[in-house]
Amino acid sequence: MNCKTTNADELMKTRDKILLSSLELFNEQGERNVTTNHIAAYLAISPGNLYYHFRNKSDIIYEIFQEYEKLVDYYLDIPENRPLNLDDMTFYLESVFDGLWSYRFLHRDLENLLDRDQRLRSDYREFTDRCLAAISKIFEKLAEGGILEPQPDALRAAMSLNVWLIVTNWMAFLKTAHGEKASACLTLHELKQGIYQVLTLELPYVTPVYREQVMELRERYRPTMPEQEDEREVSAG
Amino acid sequence: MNCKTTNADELMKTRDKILLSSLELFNEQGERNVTTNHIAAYLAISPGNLYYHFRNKSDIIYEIFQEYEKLVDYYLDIPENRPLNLDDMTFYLESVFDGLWSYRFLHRDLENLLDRDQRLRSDYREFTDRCLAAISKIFEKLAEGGILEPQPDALRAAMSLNVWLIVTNWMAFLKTAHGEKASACLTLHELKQGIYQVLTLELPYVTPVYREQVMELRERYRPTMPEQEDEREVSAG
DNA sequence: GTATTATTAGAGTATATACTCTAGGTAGTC
DNA sequence: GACTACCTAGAGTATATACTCTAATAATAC
Repeated sequence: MNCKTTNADELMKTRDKILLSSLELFNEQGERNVTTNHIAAYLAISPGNLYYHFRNKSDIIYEIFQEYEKLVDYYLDIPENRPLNLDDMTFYLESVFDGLWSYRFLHRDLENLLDRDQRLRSDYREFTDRCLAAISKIFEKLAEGGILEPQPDALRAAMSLNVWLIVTNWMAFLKTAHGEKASACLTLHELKQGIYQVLTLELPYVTPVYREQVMELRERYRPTMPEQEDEREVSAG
Repeated sequence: MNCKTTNADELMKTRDKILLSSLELFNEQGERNVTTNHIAAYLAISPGNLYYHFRNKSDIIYEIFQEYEKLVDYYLDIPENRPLNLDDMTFYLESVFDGLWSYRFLHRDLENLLDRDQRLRSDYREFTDRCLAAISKIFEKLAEGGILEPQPDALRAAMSLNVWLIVTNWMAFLKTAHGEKASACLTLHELKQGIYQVLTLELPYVTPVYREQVMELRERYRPTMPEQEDEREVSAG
């Protein structure tokens, strides 16, 4: 019930249904484990039908990636004319993790996706650059807002990269840290504990004035370790 | 010349040759792209021969993982009876990234590996726990040595997790950030720039006495952005 | 030397996967 | 009611992949 949503509305065009179902299946089972035949079967259409709408599997993935790109670019459009406050920061963090969740298959086995599709590789590269620039700008504008201590450019760049690494790989970590069972089921709530990790990173740079507030915000995302799974043997203290 | 080593010594037992060549091929091409037939062909032995020595591909991977585990456990054996100094820290960082390099295929598409092999999943989980504990202990002992400010347990745990995320995913980032070409060729030198990122993370916690030295150490690993590839169009600034 | 065990070759197989091809249906237009 | 553009079905294919089976060869023990 947790890991399933309904879609494939009767009113939707086949092409859109393919995109939507592909995303859903990719997210749940991993791109590697979802074949074009699976997608067709899931939609109860023929493989030929699927290939009428898309030249190949890569094209489906590429189109989904472009949606993702658009979404994140939209979220990370930083206002130029004013400093940022804590609400802004919360919004950025929440939005980014929401996007990550909706398109989570992309960050699983990304390397193989990029190896198979050069368009995707160069697009993703530029996407990364844009995101890093956005993160850096957020830091800058948070400093303007008196929330973070101002930092030299080089340090800010390195910090932004660390944030990027944590954000994009938190999901993968959760999957590997997850119990003995299949890694299919994971909740958005768990994913957002990544925000705790990002705020941990920022903590030393928060100005004394805002320390309390940021600590409180961070606390809201603290991982709740005990009994979040129904049945789990205690394996490590 | 950079991405190739010779092995498959004539004196070596077939079983060991299989392990060694598998590791080499996995590292260079990714586990997904290397079949048991490839491994056999590479060694100029028959598939039957390979399957005489290993029940299946998973067993090969599992055994390689156990080597990796042993190596890292050996590196991360923290002395109980004394604080740590800067040389210790350098050693740990260098060693961990060396290990990461030698077994780099493991951290590519790890999720799929874990999904396919339950032994690996639970072993890896415990391995992660041990590493996180080791990182935390290193921080503790660096504080004892007066290099880092002492920190409350909870913060140290979160910081350790951030270090783990950066260390284990730095390679993947480099691969995705790499130019238009195939991601096969990547150097140990580039990988070690991950140390710069880890030290960036620790920087705010370094005591004033050691700040200079740590900054210098960090500088040694600073990424050298311009012209490290033969021909590369300038795409961003 | 012969029996036994360890090792190897190499053809072969079951299954899967991405994708193709032909033929046919539907909807709108004149 | 024929023409056209769009859409769909479904059988089929080339290739790959993990793995098996049988038989032969080398090594070792007695």
